[in-house]
Amino acid sequence: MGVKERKERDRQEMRETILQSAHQLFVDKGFDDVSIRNIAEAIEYSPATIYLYFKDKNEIFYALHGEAFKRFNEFMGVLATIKDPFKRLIKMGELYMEFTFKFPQYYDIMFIMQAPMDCDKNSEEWKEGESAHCQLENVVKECQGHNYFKNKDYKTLSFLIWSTMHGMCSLALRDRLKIYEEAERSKMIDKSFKMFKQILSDL
Amino acid sequence: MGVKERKERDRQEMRETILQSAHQLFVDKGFDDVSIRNIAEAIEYSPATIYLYFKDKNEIFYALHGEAFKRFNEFMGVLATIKDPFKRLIKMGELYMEFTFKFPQYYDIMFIMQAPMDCDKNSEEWKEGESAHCQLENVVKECQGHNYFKNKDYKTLSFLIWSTMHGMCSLALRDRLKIYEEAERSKMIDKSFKMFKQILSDL
DNA sequence: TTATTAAAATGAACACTGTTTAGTAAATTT
DNA sequence: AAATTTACTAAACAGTGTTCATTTTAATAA
Repeated sequence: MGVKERKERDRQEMRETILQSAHQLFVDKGFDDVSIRNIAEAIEYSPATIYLYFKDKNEIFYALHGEAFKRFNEFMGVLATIKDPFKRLIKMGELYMEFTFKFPQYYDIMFIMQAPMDCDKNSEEWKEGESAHCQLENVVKECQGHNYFKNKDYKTLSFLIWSTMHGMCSLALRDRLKIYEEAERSKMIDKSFKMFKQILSDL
Repeated sequence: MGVKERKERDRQEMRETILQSAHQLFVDKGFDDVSIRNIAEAIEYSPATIYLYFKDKNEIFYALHGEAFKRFNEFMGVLATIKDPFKRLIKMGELYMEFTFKFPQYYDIMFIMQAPMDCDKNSEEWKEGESAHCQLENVVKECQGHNYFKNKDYKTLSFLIWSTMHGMCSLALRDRLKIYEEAERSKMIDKSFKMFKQILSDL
């Protein structure tokens, strides 16, 4: 009588297969440049089949959104080894940048792309995103226990830090640094991050 | 014998007509949600006609990109009345935010949208963009004459300031503040901008 | 004024897109 | 073996950016 169970497993397996193919394609080409037909071709099913497992392209977006955050959190795993909270915060910024330029398509889906962000706050995907943000707030709060960021609201400061990092990364990713000469352009991010570190340490 | 001249004028006029219709549509619906056919319908010409005046949709993007920066610079016009450079810098930030949320489609095209940014650096459009950035660097430099930002490279700091503003604005615009409760969400931008002002003044 | 030439505008098509639906084939239950 | 449920797909719909052969319009020459 395990038929229903097996069917359910098959269903999840199919969902996984679709997601894996979609994932690979998206990482290679970006969300907008991958069509349902592309995914269908990759898994050797008809396009209509995709719609038996996902409501629409946006639902695939959500799934990959969660996947991206999962990888992001894994990427941040190294932080656990750093005791000093301020050093950990700085390393966090460095990893943030590294992740951005290593996996631009992830970053895009996580923070830049327009998409109906009205997704379920109890979903697995959402929790991965929340966890990432929580880690930032926690490390900032922890810094305050080490005499950093005196008289600053940790939530507000966390958002400000995130904004700064996101600002630098997204401007670079979206090619808005062409106002700078080729030579200084490549150093701009490094220099401003260095200055940012300085500012934070003096805060 | 002014036939050629008139024809050239007609040509420019038609370009303007197309651009004006495109502009209105883009402001209302955003770049991606406006099709060549929409524009064609608005000006009561066939879609193919658009292509006699613009190479492709991207060329229209460039034109609007320039237009957006022009309006941005106009919007920043008030700054001229502010003598104190630091106050001017702060006002600049306030106006930046106001512009962002008043004209989200402009902001999108200026700083967020993916597009081949390999446009002509001598074009009118580009100069408008450069002028905006130049104004920021100038005001930061001027601040240094008033004992602000000691021992800081003004170019790097300018980029850092821009990044912070862009980070806050673009995260808000792209609905990435849903991690915060409804109540605090609306205040988040204000609070973090306030903190940012504080940090800058202590720099 | 008419015929010729040049310019401007377009209808129709191409190759795509996301998505829906009606109908087929296969697996499961009766 | 027949009936029913499930899984899948071909074909279509309405849209996209873009191109091109053809027609309409305007300017020039006879």
